[in-house]
Order: sequence, then C-alpha cells, then structure tokens
Amino acid sequence: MATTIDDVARAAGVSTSTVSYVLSGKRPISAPTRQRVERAIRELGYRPHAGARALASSRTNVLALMAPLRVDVNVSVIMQFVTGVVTAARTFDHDVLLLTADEIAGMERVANGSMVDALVMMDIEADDPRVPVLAGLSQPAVLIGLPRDPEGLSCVDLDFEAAGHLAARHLARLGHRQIALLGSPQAVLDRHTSYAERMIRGFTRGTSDAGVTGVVEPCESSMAGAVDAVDRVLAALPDVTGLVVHNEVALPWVLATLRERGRHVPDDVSVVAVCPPDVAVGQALPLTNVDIPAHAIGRVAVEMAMARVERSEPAETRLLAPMLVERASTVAPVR
Amino acid sequence: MATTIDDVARAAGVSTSTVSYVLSGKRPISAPTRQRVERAIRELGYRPHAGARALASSRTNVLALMAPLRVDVNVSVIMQFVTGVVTAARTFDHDVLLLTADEIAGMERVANGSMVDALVMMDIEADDPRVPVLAGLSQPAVLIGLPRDPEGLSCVDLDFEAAGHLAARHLARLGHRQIALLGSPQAVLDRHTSYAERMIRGFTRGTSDAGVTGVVEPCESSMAGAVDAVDRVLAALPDVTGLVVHNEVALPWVLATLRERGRHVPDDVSVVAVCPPDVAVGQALPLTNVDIPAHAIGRVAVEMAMARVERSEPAETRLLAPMLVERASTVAPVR
DNA sequence: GGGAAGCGTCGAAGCGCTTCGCCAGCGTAG
DNA sequence: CTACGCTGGCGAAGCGCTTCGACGCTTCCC
Repeated sequence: MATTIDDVARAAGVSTSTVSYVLSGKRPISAPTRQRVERAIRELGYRPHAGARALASSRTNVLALMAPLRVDVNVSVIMQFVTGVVTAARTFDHDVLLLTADEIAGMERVANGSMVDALVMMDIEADDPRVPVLAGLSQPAVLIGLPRDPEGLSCVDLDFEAAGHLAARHLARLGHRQIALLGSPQAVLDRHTSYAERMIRGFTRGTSDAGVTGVVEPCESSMAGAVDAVDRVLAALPDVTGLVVHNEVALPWVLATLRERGRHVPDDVSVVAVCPPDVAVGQALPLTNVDIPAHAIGRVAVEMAMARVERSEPAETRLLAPMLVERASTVAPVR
Repeated sequence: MATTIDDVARAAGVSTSTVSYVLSGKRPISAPTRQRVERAIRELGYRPHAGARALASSRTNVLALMAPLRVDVNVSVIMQFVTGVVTAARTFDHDVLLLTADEIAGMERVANGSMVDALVMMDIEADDPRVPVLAGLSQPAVLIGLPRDPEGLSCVDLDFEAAGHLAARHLARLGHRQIALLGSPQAVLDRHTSYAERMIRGFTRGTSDAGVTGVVEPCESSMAGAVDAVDRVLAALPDVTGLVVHNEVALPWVLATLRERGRHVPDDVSVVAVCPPDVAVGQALPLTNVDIPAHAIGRVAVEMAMARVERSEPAETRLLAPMLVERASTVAPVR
C-alpha cells in the first residue's frame, strides 16, 4: 500500500523520473522500458500519492461542484446535474468535491487551498453573490445558469427562453388560443433565478408571436400551491385549453387538480411539461414534454471547465437547444 | 494568492515551524507571537496548500462519500443523507469527495491514492461487493446500512426492524386487525438491501405479536406499480383497514389509488408512511409517519468515521431508534 | 566525415508543509 | 553560585512527486 514511485523505479531498474514520464506520457519512453515500468506498477499495485502529485504539479485532478440543495428546487433534476458532472469528470480523470452549504466560504477554501482545478456552480441567480468572488480565484469556473451579466464567464444552460417559446408555439400550432404557463415558485422568481425569468420571456414571446392569449402564474412546489395556481389560471382564463407546467414537484398535483376541476387531459386541456422524460412518462398519462437535459448540461459544464484548465480556452456561454417530445397529453382542441 | 507559510513566517518575524504550530496548536506558542502570526495570516490572506499538507501530515481532511444514485432508490432521502454527511463533515473541518458510479474502482482509487481520510458508503446490500474491498484499504469506512455480517465494521442505520414493528403495533393498538405493508420495489429486495428485509421482519413480528393479520407486498416506484400493489393488497386482504407504506416515491400514487378504489383515508383505511416528515405532511392529508432521519444518520456516520480517524476508536454498529409521529391518517377503525 | 539534431534516460532541485530534535534563556532549588 | 528543568522558538529533514537541464548515443544531411 505504501509503495512509492521509487519502489516502482527500483523494481523496474529505472530512475524515478522515467517512471513519472511513463505515467504522464510527457516524454517519449521506449517500449521495452515502458513495459518494464508498467509491469512493476501492476505488480506492486502502485498508486501515485494525490497530495504529492498536486504539490509538485499544481494540478489536483479534482473539481468542485457547488450544488445548492435548497428545499424549493427539484431534487431529482439536481441529482441528474450532479451525476452528469461526476461521470463527465471521471472521463477527464477527475474526482468531484461536493460543496453545499456555506458556499462563498467553501469556494474560497477549496480554491485558495489548491484543492481543486476548477469549480462548477449550479443554480445561478441574476445577481449571484458567488460570481464576484470568482474574480479573486486562480481557478476557472463554469456556471450552470446565467447571471445578469455573463460577460467573460463560462456559462451553460438549457435555452429556457427557446424552451418557453417552443412550448407555447407547440400549443398554438395545435390550435389552442388560450394558454397558460404554470411556472416556478415565487421564491425562485424573487431570487431572480434566471431560468425562470427566461422561461417566462420565451413563453410570452411565443404567445404574442402566435397571436394567442397567454397568462403566467407562479406555482409553489406543494399540493396547496398547485391547487391554488391551477385555480388562479382557471379564474384568469376560464376557457384555457393549453397548459405549460414548469415545476416538476407540482406537476402531479396540477394534473390531479385539473381532474378534480373537471378538466380532462388532453380532451379539455393539453399539457406540456418542462421536465426530464422520466418524470413526463411517469405520470398517469404520458406527457408531452420539453426536456431538461440535466445530465447533458452537467457534462458540458465539465467539458468547458476542462477546456479552460487544460488548454486555457477562453470563457464562453453555451445554451443548449430545447427539444419537445410529443406524447399523449397534447392534442388539437375539440371545437 | 500564492502566499506560502514562509511568507507568513517572514511577515511575522518567526520561523515557519512556529507558524505551523500556531495553525495546528500542537505545541504551545506564547500569546504575543501567536497574535503576530495570526495577524500576518489574516493580512496576507494565507491558506495552507492542501496537497502539501496532505503530503507532510498524511491527513487530507477529505472524506469520500459513496452514494449509489440508482434509479429505484428515493432521491430526496438520498439527498438528505448527502447533506447530513456534508454538513457534519464540515464541523470536523473536512470536505466531501463524491463517488457515484464505478464504486469499487473509485474507492480503491481515492483510498490508495491517499485522497481521503475515511469512506462513508451508502445503500449497503447484504452481500455488498464493496465490503470485502474495505479490508485492503488503510482508511476506515462507515457503512450506512447493514451487510449480512457487520462484525468488525462501522455501521449506522435506522433500526428498520424496530420501525416495522412500531408501525404495525401502532395500527394494531388502534384496533386494526388486518394490516398490510407496501414495501420496497422487488429490485431492492432482490439486491437484499438490508433495510427492506429488516422492515419486513419487524412488521411481521409486529403483526404476530399483536395477533393481527398482516400481509407484505413489494411495490414498484411508479404509478403503475403503486396501483398494482394496492390492488394486490386489496385482493389478498379485502377487509384491510391499515396500511404501512415504505416507499416515498409510490406514496402519492398509493393514496390516489386508494381513493379511486373507494377507500377513504383515514375513515376506511389508516395509513402509516415510513418517510421523512416533509414528505408525510406534503400529501393531501398529513400522514402519520415513522421518520427516516436521513440527516441524522449522515451526521452519525461522519462522527463515527472521525472517531476512528482521530482517536482510532474501534468499529461499532449503531441503530437509531425509530420515532412515530401521529397525524391525521391513522384512526381507530369504524366498526 | 563531421556537425547538427533527435532520442531515451537520468539526476537533482524543488513544490509547501509537518514534525522531531535541539537550544537559548529563564526561574528555581540545592 | 551552579545545576536543572521548563518554556518558547528555531532549523532541517523529509513527505512523494514532477520537471528541467544535461548527457550519451544514434541518425541524418550536406
């Protein structure tokens, strides 16, 4: 267990630097030598000491992931981001350090303590307090979400504006003239979490482009909140026939409330859910949905981070195009 | 940013070792000197380099957390474990490295690479392939869950057997004579995940102790699975008046199915949920529940890990006593 | 045939920190 | 007045790895 690079070198009859170069590939090593070294490594079960490596190379092969884990965010989507980041990190031979609470202090600790090569931050708000801190760090960071001014920052997210537009257009093209968006909880909007605002913007633009009536209602992530939001929509738009739901937690309750209010899906009202596919197909009726490709976003975030670490590539913002999958919950309105 | 301990020493007019001792407290330093050093640290914004520290002290101040993130496990409970572990780790000045996929290779990598001081492993199965690997590692590990033979291992979990017993007893004492347990998905049982089996054992013992009829049905974590499981229970026990549900994902669908089958909760059937309180109160009706104190279990796991790291304490198994909170979903059966 | 250019390998100098042994200076006791 | 023990601080030796310059050798080209 306590084998060092020197043990390997001795066993292979070479110098320590040769072993190091076999490991890193940074200088050419002849095939026979390389094989001897590799054999010694295998036989001794050697693993380089991460700390020593970090000290000498100033690379840790660790990524920090700052996940909010707030109560009103959807846990399963968060989880998908996390797994996306972790699996992608592994393909770059990196591990993931998880930061949840105490984020500002945490990022300074792991960055200034040289524990990580880069940071990935989730759940970015318009004026996120973490963003200004980044300037003082020597490691690159990638934001999942968009701050108010993304200039000079690496950002990645679903193009929620396009998603809102797409959902609205889909309903309008089916012939719906009165449609509504059930969105994020008020608390999320109050934080100016950008995806919620972009979603609303896209939806609104979609309705006006199509010349249909659209209303937007926030929706708490609880049963009571869902009931309330549905009732508000029905009050504002009694003849509503299309609904876009951008709140996975509330989704089942929204559907239940519609049923209770005597609105059948899809005969009376078509529903587009903005959520991962497993949530969409797991409901009573398979729902037409606009995917939130959390796993892919996580992967892209890591790729961007590694590009900056390994090749000093400049920061850029990437918005992933939304995709709508039609299922049983959206049909043309019955006249 | 690139300030080192030598910079601090120079600024404070002391030697590097003195700075180190101020930081670690391992030797007494006179008050005036200490204050000079602390001031220099503050003014320079100094942070020790984690890698260098790990190399010299062979302590990394990092904990590995192996979270499964399988599809059929409940994500929100997992999340609570994770946050429990992360916050507890911080109180011991440790960070958390998250391992999800590829677990065996991952544990060997982080352990043999000296990346972590200890491992915390979730979702332990009876014959978990990770357990034998532990013997070859030089770091201690704590298991959340119980393997078949916990001898010599650090384990912590809710006492699910007591939980099953408690839930059954609660219903029996209210006067219910025919009760059922809707448990984990078949896949979880097939893995011999111990909590599921212990739950069933406790429930069964509870029913026979109380002299009431009990049946156990596994329950998939999907709407179809919930409907199916409820129907199986109603078929097996047409006069069932008490239900224990140990599957948070299926819980809402179970309640919906009961309603659809014309069984009113709690008038026709009392329901005890085994889940965190927020899930229990978030349903249509606030449910009587046996808590799964995921956060507390995570904290205890970290405490046990640190006890072994810092004070070489021996391994032990700790089962947390279950607690039942009575809410609106359980009443005496109407005669 | 001779100099330049590669190639494969080695040696040694750190990277920033901890820790052990040591020593100077002091107070106290014999 | 010397001897001794304490206290507070210092110096230096690593911890295990990477990386740079150097070296001896072969190959190539004019």
